Amino acid sequence: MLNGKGEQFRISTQTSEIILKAAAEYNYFPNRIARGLRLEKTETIGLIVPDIANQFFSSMAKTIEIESRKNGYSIFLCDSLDNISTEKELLNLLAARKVDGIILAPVGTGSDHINEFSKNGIPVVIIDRYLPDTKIPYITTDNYLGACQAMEHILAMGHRVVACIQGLNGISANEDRVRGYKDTLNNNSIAVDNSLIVGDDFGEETGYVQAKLLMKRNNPPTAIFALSNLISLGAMRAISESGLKIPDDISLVSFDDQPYSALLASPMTTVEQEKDEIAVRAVNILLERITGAKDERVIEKIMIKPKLIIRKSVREM
Amino acid sequence: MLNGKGEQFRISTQTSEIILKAAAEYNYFPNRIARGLRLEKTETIGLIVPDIANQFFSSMAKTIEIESRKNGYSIFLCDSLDNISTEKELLNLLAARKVDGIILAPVGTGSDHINEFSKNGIPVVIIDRYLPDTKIPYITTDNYLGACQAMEHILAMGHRVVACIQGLNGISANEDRVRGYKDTLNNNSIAVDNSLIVGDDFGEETGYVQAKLLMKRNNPPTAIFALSNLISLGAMRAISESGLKIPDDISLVSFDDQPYSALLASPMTTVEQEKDEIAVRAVNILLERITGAKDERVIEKIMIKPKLIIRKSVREM
DNA sequence: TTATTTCGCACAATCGTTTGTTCTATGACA
DNA sequence: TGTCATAGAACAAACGATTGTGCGAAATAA
Repeated sequence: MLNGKGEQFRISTQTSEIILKAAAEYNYFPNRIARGLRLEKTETIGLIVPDIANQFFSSMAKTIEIESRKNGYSIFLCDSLDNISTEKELLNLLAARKVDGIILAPVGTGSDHINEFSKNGIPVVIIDRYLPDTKIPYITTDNYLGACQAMEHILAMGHRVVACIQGLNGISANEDRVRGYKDTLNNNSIAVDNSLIVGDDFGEETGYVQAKLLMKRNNPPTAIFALSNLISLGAMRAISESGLKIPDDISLVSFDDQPYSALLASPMTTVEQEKDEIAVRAVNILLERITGAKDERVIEKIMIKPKLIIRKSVREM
Repeated sequence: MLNGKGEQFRISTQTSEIILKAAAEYNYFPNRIARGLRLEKTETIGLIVPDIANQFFSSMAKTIEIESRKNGYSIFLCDSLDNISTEKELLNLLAARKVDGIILAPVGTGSDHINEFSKNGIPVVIIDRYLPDTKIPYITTDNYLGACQAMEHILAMGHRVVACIQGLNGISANEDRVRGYKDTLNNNSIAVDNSLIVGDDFGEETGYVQAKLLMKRNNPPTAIFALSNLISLGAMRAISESGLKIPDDISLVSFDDQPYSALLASPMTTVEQEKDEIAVRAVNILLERITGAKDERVIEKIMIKPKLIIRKSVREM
């Protein structure tokens, strides 16, 4: 096998040149599997997202992949299908593959399996959502603030009956947004009507079904606050099917700005999340933990401010 | 290390039970790195796409990941950034990581580096585009047919000056679509005006810039055929900025149906590609090559029929 | 009871790289 | 000229799983 190693730590002036030439000539690349076995590090990061087909996650995946590659790491992509037992399997799979670290957008509300997992020594960084009682660093949008911004706008436009179609109950991103929704109503002296808070996951179907139900109410809301891009997509479909127009008949504000948001039938007012910043910082925090560059007792808990993009999907009452 | 292997080929009735219990108890998972080194297979597939943030590719990535995982394979996700030298690097990286196979949505027009690469024994399957003079299997949409369907519709609606904003020149997907555009014009006795064929990549910016230029022409087109979802997004932005309406002022048809296509200001008529089918079959063809289940002299060259979804973005003239 | 067969386990080699140790040869200094 | 220091190269061990080989014990048959 010759000694293609000489290149690095014992530079023998002549030999190294010969070696380098030969290496180039035969297109030699070190076997990273063997390297991984010997070094007990694979320069590999596992990425688990609930739905890679969702633009929100695929945008972040892109940035994460690029930022990781810059640092010599490759990405194992895993889609948990928004299914908690799949997520558990994937964590074990990634552990068996000896990834150096994991970036996880967790699925469910329970954090036990993640806490348990993080004890095995593989660093984990959580994005998008956070787990309240863990020592796992996270980086998310300040969802509470985002919801407040959106609701302040809706109320400032004169709406008084505002529904909220929420995502998966119990997870931080959802709870913080709902809390922002409620607090803003209260701060504006509007009683919270819990029957106007509907929905139970972030998918398109939830938006569709719940919007239909909302519109059938005796006292339908004049505005809907959709807590994800897919929910608003479903709500738009329902509204469109009912022959109603946004914002003339009903107003809509969505979480997550999208490339097409400005180009919809009614350009959508959205809460934009800093996806790139979340992604880049998640990678960097993880790399710090992997390399041990930072005191691991410091648990980063970062919330990035979102930005309300006001377009034309909210009617002035 | 005990012998956790007994489980498989020499079942010692008592011992195996003990082992299995112990394995479960200590939460033992075989080290896949060591396994990979010994077996010279990693149960790993490399996936290279030009832009994972593009819904078209992220949808396929999702299906590819799920289908691969079903078969015990994990996915190395790589984004080539639509950059050919990045693509070359990624191929070498994946080779060094000893992936068992690669699914590649190639970037450029040249196929030399891919031909060269495929000689090293790692099976490659190409999606979305194909390389004319190679022995590499591919599976794509029948882009020619899709373009013909779209153009037939546009012409049937009475348009006579139809522009085409194309993507990356030279690659099969683009050339086939342009050929469909031209042939359909010819078949309908309309002379092809080459100055109406503009653009040079699949990005949003191309759509924006070229649509602006097209609208400034002395004899502007009454319809635009956009050869990708991003191009149509850019074109919509340009049209919207110009204060024009689709389809009243200008008609637009796009390749690639999107979740939001029906919900746009003007519900978009699109050519829908069977992304899931392409993804599933790509995985299966690759797995057949990896396992040697199929005669490798058979080079699959598969074109999936697209479907024209007629909505309301084309005006009847 | 002895011989033979078979079953099951222990042991060793292997994959390709890294890294620590040993060995040889060269050059310098006394 | 002899000794020592050191550079450079050869060698060996290790990472953890797989897999072939060899050996011991048990079981069956003579």
